[in-house]
Amino acid sequence: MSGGEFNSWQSVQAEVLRRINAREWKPGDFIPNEAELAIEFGCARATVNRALRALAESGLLDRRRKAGTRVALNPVRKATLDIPVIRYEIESKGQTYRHTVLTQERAVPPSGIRARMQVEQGVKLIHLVTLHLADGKPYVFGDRWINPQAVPGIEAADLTVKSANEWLVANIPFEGGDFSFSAMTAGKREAEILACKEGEGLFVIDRSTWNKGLVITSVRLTFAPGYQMHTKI
Amino acid sequence: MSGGEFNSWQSVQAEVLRRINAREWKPGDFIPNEAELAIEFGCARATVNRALRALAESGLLDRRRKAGTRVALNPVRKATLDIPVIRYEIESKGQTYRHTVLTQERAVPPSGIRARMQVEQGVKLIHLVTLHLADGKPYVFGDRWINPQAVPGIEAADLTVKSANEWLVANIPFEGGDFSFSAMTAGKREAEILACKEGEGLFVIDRSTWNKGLVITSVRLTFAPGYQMHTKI
DNA sequence: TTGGACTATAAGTATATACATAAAAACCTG
DNA sequence: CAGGTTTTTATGTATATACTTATAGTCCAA
Repeated sequence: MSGGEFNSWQSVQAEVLRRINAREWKPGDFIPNEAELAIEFGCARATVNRALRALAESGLLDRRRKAGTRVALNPVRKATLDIPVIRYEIESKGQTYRHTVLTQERAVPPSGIRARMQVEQGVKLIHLVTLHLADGKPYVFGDRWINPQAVPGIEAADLTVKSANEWLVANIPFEGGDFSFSAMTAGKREAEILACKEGEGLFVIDRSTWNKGLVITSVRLTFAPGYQMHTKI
Repeated sequence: MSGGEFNSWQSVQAEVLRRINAREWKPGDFIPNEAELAIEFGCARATVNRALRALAESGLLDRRRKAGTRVALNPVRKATLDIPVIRYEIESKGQTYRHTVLTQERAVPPSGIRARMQVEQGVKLIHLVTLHLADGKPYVFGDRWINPQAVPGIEAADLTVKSANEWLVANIPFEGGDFSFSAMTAGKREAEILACKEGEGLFVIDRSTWNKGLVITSVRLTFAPGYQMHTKI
């Protein structure tokens, strides 16, 4: 009965993975419970738990109390991607980073931004358009709205020295964020700012960040042609 | 010294998060070691370990043996995103899903694909162009190369019934994948297939999947205009 | 001053035990 | 038999203890 020596949670995990891949345990199948596996593997139940929990977190197993553990039916695998800080991203490629503030103003936001940031009608926000350059060439530009009520001290900060993003991550804690990734077609404005042709496809990230129920900032990053975002499973 | 009662790893995690957000522990700071925190929180070291490990996995803490635990300097937060199975994605929006195979052939891949899939020069792969439709309208098209050596049984499968992606996830286990996200400009071919205008910006996902060192498949998904991919932290 | 050997330390892990909790399954009861 | 209650059970978690491992720091010698 004893299937060998499994004395680390990684080895247990590897064996479970092997059985899933070898289709000994097929998608949808219930697998033996923790206690049984612990006996079979000759280790403590906590060790099995650690291995199975990790696999469940990565989406490969479904676990429910009392019901048991089954191999996930639709292997919706999860990829983790690092949210880039633009300066690091550029500098890690060995390029020099520079950024310029194109415009800075207090203004009433358009309704789309207002809805996303959950502010009252007529409230003025800080509106900031910045361009980030790699080796002097346009890399990405950011169209950002900041809620000054959620960000004490922003009025006094000089955002031409440190970019708004860096100032915010360094000074304002946040709980979470929404991201969306999409593509757009370069119009006249984008073509001018990014020094590309009108009509080119551009990669776009929209991000909102919040803390304590207040939306701190909402930004649209429009990247110059050729940008790629990578990740692995 | 005892800071209160923390008798679950979640409560410990919440307290640590609070201190980070309140800047009691600033980015770059070392925090007390597990043993000290366990005493302060009045719980076992394993409980502190569980809480800190989870925070480290989400990128908020940096931990190294012997060195200790510090608040991450650049809060490169990690977002997890679900890799969509197109049919589910479409059906979960209440739309009807359909897909058609535009072309299917055995062919020698172009050098870019050959390099990415690590196959010898001159080897023929399966090349498959498919269109996925939501409510009858073009949603995304896939230009896919499959290495038949890595996929026993693919020759016999009828990929017009089940899409290649679904056939693969159902039949071939995989260890990992590379993803990249980018934007492109619709050319004549894309405009025709996706029924959009030439020159529109399109969202693109390139994905390779491998198992046991063999690249199974490499696919480029080109989405119709308007597609967005969402995620949260 | 450098470079290798040693040591101390903090995280990492394994284990037995105990109890908590969610929820499926069995058991009522009208 | 429907609907609610109890029991059972698999996962989830906490804890004390012990040992492992990576590595920052220290020490020492060439």
